[in-house]
Amino acid sequence: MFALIDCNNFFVSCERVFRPELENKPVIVLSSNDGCAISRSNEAKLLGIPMGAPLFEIRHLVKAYNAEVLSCNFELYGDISSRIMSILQQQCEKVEVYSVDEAFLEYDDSVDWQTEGERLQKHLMQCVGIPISIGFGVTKTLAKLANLQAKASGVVCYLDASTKYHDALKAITVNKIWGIGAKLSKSLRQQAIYTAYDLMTANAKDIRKEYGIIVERIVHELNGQSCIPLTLIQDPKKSIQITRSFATPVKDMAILKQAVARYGFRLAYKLRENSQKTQTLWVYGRNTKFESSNTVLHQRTIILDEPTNDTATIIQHAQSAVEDFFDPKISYSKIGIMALDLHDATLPQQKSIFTPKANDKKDIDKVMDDLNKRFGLGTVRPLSCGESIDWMNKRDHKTPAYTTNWQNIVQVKAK
DNA sequence: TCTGGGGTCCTAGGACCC
DNA sequence: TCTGGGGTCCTAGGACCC
Repeated sequence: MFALIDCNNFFVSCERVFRPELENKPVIVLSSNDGCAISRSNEAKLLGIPMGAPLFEIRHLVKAYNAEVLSCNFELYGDISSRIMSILQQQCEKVEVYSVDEAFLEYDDSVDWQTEGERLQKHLMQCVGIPISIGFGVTKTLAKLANLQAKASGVVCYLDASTKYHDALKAITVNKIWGIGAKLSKSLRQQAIYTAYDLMTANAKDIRKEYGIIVERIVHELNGQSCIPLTLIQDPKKSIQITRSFATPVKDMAILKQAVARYGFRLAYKLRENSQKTQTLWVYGRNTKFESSNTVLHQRTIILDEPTNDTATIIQHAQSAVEDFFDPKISYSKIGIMALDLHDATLPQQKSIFTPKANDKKDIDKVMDDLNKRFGLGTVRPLSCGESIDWMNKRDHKTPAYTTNWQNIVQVKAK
């Protein structure tokens, strides 16, 4: 038996932990650059603010109902998330961290799901103050659907393929199923498959022929036959990217180079964090995708002689890629850098015979990482990253990093 | 005026091998 | 008119997830 734990309105709930006065108020958290609503309190959902709505389209609602608008604070959400996951790992032997706000747990069939679910809800609320929904099911896919019901009803739910639950499955539209997105649900509807029950009772072989192995697996999962096991050990990442939109489009190469240096700096740090090195860099810049005519994507792929996670090397390659593709006629609204072809940095590495002997500066990154871990990322950084960050992101409503920065720590006064 | 960021997996087709 | 059989690896693109 699987359980899916999902934090309710996660980013908003994180903010509410430190701002209890936001309870019962409409609250939204915005994406980077204060662009779109990416987390909404129940009150905000009731106002009709859709997921991903651009702020400028919902301003009238925000104003009319005095909704609280917050910039995203991933430092905070990441920290709360890791607290939640480690608490879950104390409570259950088999935990798969599925996303920042979701985890799958695996249980013995003998466990009383209702008691266990309520216990976990209470425990997490007490430890971190985050409300969660829990769905149990005999497969991951069913646990996901049970979670959907749990969120709607406010109680812990359970699903399996027995007739007892057929009515519940008939009430779930096919697009709500984990792995069935917009395209597939449209296509399935054309085949008269409208609900989870319809897909469950469809012929798996025909589905395989028409839609491939992913949808076939979903059919089996809906029938209670587990095809997607719990992954206890996360595979190493296959790609890492850092990409941002600009607050206002950029036509200045110097600024683009500074931006890509920052992203390269963060990228190299992430690689070292994961004990990985990259041998292929992909650097791109593009104009806005909202002017349908003339969308431009400039890109360069750089294959390195040998894998690296060296900050200076990555920044140099990223900047020369930008110099190379830069076109002064283009207003760049977004640039990014991606590391592909990742290698395990702890393994011995084949050196290239064409690369000159590496100069002995490997300690610089280590010293920089140590300082940045202690005092915050960016405390020590390459000069190419620049000093001012004014031009980069709009974050007009940012909340403090309550749990990860000593300057922002919450003070409690006892009378 | 303004529209997020970071990932994964599968498939088809091409190029190549013996 | 007809042109083998069995593989691997790589890439681009599509679809999905949070």
